[in-house]
Amino acid sequence: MSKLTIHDIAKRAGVSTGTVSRALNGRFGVSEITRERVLKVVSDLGYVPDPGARQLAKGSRTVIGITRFSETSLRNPYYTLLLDLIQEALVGAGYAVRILTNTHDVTRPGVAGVIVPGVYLADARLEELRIHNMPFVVIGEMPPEYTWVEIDNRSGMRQVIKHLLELGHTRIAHMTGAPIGQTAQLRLDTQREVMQAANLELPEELVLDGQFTQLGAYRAIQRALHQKLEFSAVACASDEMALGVLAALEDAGLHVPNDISVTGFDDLPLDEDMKGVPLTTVHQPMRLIGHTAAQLMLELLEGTTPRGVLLPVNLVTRASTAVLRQIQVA
Amino acid sequence: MSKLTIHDIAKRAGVSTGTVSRALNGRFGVSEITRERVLKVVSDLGYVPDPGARQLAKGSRTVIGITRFSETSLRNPYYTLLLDLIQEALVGAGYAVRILTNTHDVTRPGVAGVIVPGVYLADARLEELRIHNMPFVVIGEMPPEYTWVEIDNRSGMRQVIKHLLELGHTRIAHMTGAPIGQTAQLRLDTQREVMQAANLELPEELVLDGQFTQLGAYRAIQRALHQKLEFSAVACASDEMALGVLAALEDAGLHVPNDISVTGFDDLPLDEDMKGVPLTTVHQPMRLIGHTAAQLMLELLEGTTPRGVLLPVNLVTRASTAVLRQIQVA
DNA sequence: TAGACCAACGAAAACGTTTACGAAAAGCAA
DNA sequence: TTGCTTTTCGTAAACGTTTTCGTTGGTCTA
Repeated sequence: MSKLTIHDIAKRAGVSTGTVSRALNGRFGVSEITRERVLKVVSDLGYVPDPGARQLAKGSRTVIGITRFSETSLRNPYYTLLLDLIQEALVGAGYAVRILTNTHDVTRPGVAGVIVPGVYLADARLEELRIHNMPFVVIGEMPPEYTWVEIDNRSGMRQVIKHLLELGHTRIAHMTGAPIGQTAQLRLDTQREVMQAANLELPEELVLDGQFTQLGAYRAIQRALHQKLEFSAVACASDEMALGVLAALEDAGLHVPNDISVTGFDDLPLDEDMKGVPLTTVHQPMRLIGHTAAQLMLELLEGTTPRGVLLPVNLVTRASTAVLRQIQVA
Repeated sequence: MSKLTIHDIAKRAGVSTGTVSRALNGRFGVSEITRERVLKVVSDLGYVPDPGARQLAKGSRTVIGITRFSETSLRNPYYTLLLDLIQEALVGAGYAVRILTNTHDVTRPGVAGVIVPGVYLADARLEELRIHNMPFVVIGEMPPEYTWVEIDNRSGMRQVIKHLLELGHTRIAHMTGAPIGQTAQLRLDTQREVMQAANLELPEELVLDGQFTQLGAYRAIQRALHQKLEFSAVACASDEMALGVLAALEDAGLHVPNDISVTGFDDLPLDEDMKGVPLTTVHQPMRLIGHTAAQLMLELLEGTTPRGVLLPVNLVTRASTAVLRQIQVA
């Protein structure tokens, strides 16, 4: 069995290769009925177009950049996982991918578009991309007038806090990082709002700076315990920080969830041997985020108008949260 | 100026396109003299072959996998940076790259070879690759009979310890991670050897387990200080752990390098705003490592016999190490 | 010196798509 | 029906390499 080509599909579907190509790429000039017939054959035979040939025929090959401008991004597993997944989607669609490590890279020959995980996104970067007239899609921020994909932070954090409130917690610390970005701000604000709606408040001293790292969160908890702050739960703006919190509480002789409940955000994968207390957290559809970003990039290259996509998110309840005990230890 | 093609080179060099191709790919059938002439023209004009066309002409496209089997690898900046660089080299050479996230992935159609950063490499993985008869190159381990690239760990650590000895330090802690791999073991052993050669010893309690993470190292130092262990310097087996050490010492009110000297290993890039005390560390030629791995992979695909490459490494002296003060604080 | 061999090179046919271009078919107004 | 526009589709020419297959000219052997 030699390689399946577009000619095989064409013959089998009783059309020409041109038509198959148009059907596959969603181009105009093919009736809905034949398009479906062609796609049926394609999926039946499991045909997948050859990326090399595609690139070649498309003329100057389109390489899509993914940014890793910040060195800090090397240390952020969320960011790294996302990059891997975006790449998976892009390569699967027959595009070449290049990881951009400085702003200057965007002007490299062949780079047709850039995907920017917005985690460390300064506005200046966007501006630079704009003046280079380079199409880009942002992940994790929602810059108006541009193309972006983001998860529903409000919904996610709302589910977390409601869950903790239902368990009886009233003093809930919030672990975040400074300088606080749009995403982190949303998560913090949402906690405030939900608590206020329940006639509770989030005292300023319970907003902790964990720098979005395990170590940062660990130190923040140590400081908080040292200051004898009172809280029975910690809502973290990322899983990484939650891991740091878990470690700090363990070192302080506190039991999770009996003494203190902890929640994460992201639901990142962990190796078996790294798992301590299973984390109650907000599950992000990482693969979907990556693929959506890739999809939006392709749309943008087609010349469609920019749009934003908000993805849903859901709470996963595990063993790190429990009903508030009346006798408080912290 | 339209795109520079192989035809332009051929015309300019007064040969045929076939000859140019042969010259570029190191194939037989072209004399040394014309090869050089062609390559001269190539570099003069700055010609770079089109990856798409290359893939297409080569027939079934070859995709090379890079493993990220371990979730922990998402959290290791050394590993992540390496992946980016290998990719850079591979894509530049016209190969498609796919990130493999589980062992099963190696059997995916199209995967012609696998590059395995050995950081978390269990022997079982290698065995699996071997039985699949899949060519692979390992980075950071030196499995005999296979193809690998590794840096000279002995030389690196020797330079570190000699530097610390010259500064007058005699009680030098070693920060490593458990379970200890080949690379980490080499670094630890070398410290022992160099110290023994100077009639000093490395007490067992000064071998600290920092799990190769910032947080792990931070906790290890806290424990060590709590146990009132005496040491005037800490030699870390990675920059990440050195960062954790720096943080822990700072939190304990100790000054680096006045009170305690700290060294790293890797020389990873840091964002400006993350920089605390500039780290004395062993510089690894990351880009060279990545490119060498890619090169070895290509050789392997050509069918040459496996070989290992050991890359040199050098100490970079910065502000985190200083002469031992007579009045010891720790 | 003839014959055989071999190295060096050129010509041209792939490789699997996309896309201009044009032809046919279909829709529509009169 | 006729003529015109629009949609749908087939044909074939790119895209930039690699590689097979000849041809040429030189070197070696006898």
